[in-house]
Amino acid sequence: MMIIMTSNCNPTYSGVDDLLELLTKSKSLHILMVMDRKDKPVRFSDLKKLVDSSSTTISRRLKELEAHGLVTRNVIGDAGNVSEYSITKDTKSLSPILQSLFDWVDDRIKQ
Amino acid sequence: MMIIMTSNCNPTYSGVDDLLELLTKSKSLHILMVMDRKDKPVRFSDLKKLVDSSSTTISRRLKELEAHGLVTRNVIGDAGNVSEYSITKDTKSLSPILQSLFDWVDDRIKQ
DNA sequence: CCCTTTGGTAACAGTAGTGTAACCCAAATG
DNA sequence: CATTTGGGTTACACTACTGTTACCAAAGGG
Repeated sequence: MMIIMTSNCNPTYSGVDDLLELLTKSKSLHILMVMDRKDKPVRFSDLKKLVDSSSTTISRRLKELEAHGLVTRNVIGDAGNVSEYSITKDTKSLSPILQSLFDWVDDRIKQ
Repeated sequence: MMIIMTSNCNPTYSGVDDLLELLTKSKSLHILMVMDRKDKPVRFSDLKKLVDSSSTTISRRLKELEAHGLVTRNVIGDAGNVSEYSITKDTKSLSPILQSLFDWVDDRIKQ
C-alpha cells in the first residue's frame, strides 16, 4: 500500500505513479465526471460544452485516458467519423471517489 | 453541486477550481498523504525523503497548500529556522478520500 | 449550392512548471 | 575548527503543457 516514494525505490510500481499523474492532469477528472453523470456515451461536442478547455486538450486527454483503459472510444458512424466515449466498467468504481473529492472541495469553499 | 463548467459560467465558483487545481498539482496529494499517515508534524527533511521531488518543488507546494489553509507551518525553534508542517483539522476529512483514490489506483495496477 | 456543425489533427508559439546549482544561516558532529 | 545536516530561497535553463490557428472530411440545413 506504500504508494508514496515508490517511484524512486520500486521501479515495478511505476504504473501507479503514471496512472495517478494522468488522473491529476488538468481535465482528466472533469472528463470522467461528465461521462459518469451522463451515464451514456458522450460525444466530443458534449465534452467541449461541459469541460472548459480547448479541443486540443480534450482530444489529447481522451487519448491518454483511452490508452490507460479508463475510457473507450466507439466509432459508430459508417464513415468512421462519428464516435462516442464512455468510461469502462472498472472505472465506474472510481466515480464515487471522485464525487466525494468534488463534494469535499465544494463544501470547503462554501465553509 | 455542478462543479463541471463552473469556471466559464459562474465566476463566483472560481475558488472551487482553484482548490481542485492545487490538489491536482504534481505532489500535492503525496504531501498530504505523508502528513496524514504520520499523524504528527513532519519536517521538511521527512518530505524530502518520502516525496520524490526536489526541495524547490516541495517548498513551493507547501507554500501553496499553506496559502489555501490545507497545511499549517509551525516555527518551533528559537532561532526561527526549525519548522514543522501538519494538515489542518478540516483537511483531515479529505484523507479517507485520498486514501480511497490511492487504493483504487493501486488495485487497478495490480488488476 | 453554400455554410455551419461535428470530430477531430498538426504545427507553432507562448506560458507554466520543474530540476539543478548556488547560496544563505544555524546547529550538530567529528 | 571544519564539515555535514537541516531548512530553505533565488536564479536560470530546460521541459512540458496549453491554446490558437489552420486545416481536413462528412453530414445537414436553408
